[in-house]
Amino acid sequence: MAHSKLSLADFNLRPTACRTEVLSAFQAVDYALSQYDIEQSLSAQFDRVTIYRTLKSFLTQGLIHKVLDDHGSTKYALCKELCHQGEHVHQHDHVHFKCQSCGQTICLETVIIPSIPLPSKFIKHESNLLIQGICEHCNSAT
Amino acid sequence: MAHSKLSLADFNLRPTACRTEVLSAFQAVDYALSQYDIEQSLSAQFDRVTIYRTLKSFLTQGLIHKVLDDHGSTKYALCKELCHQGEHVHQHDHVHFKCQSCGQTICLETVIIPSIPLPSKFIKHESNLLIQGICEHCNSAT
DNA sequence: CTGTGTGCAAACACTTTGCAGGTGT
DNA sequence: ACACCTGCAAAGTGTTTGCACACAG
Repeated sequence: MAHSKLSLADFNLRPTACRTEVLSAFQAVDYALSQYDIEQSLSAQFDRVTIYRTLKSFLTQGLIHKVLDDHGSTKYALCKELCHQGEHVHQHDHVHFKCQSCGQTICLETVIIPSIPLPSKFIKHESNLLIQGICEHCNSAT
Repeated sequence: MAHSKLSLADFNLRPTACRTEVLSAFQAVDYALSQYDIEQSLSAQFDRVTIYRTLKSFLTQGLIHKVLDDHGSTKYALCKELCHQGEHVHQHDHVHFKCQSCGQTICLETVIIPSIPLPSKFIKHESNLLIQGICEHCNSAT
């Protein structure tokens, strides 16, 4: 699930060493990463704080989005092309699947959350569906 | 949305002052409460730690469940009768609605999460749908 | 050169743990 | 009487802030 030519410049982010590496880390995998995951996966050693700030600026610029995780640490994933279209249209109404075996959380881009009939007077802005279970890898492995 | 005659004894919990008050706090409202919410709503002053432990024992005994919230503090809500049926059947596949105006998170018991077709080899154990928007109160108020 | 990014130290918020004393059964 | 609850203090964990220096444009 490679992400094509995302460049920091396109998001008004100066291409520093840390940012480049963090972006690569996201592009290297197809699941959501926590601050800790990133800290581990970088070749160079960056300060914890710097990674936090990097994530924050990525968030602000719409390069990544927060992934709703099962009360664990906060995770982040790259936004897809869809998200960057339009002005303030930054939708993430897709499904996140957390594997209870390997702990990875992936975005199921292809699965769309069906429209749920809400009681009257409720207005929906955003919805997040977190499904927990066993992912395809772990299901095959065992 | 009153909760009928739930008693601590039924859940193998000694009826202490703190536990009684915390249970009442849950029964008094129809939305999910955080540790902080509870700390504020109690008439008597209990130690923060005691409330944490109270929540933990309530969780263990299946009196309450964690509510998936939008990356804020952890919230809890009373389990309904459904949850207590059966041996280890403790399902919470319902919808949580978080109001972005008042911040309250409520359980929409009546709304059922439709079955989502997952890619093959994925096994679903549990699902949580968090919908964010404006609740009926805030929608009426403004 | 100017503004932004980085590292370090410290502050912060939230939650858990250890221990002595108090309470329910 | 005994086990379990509670309060206080302290330790843990994850995240943010302040400040001086370093780097990109």
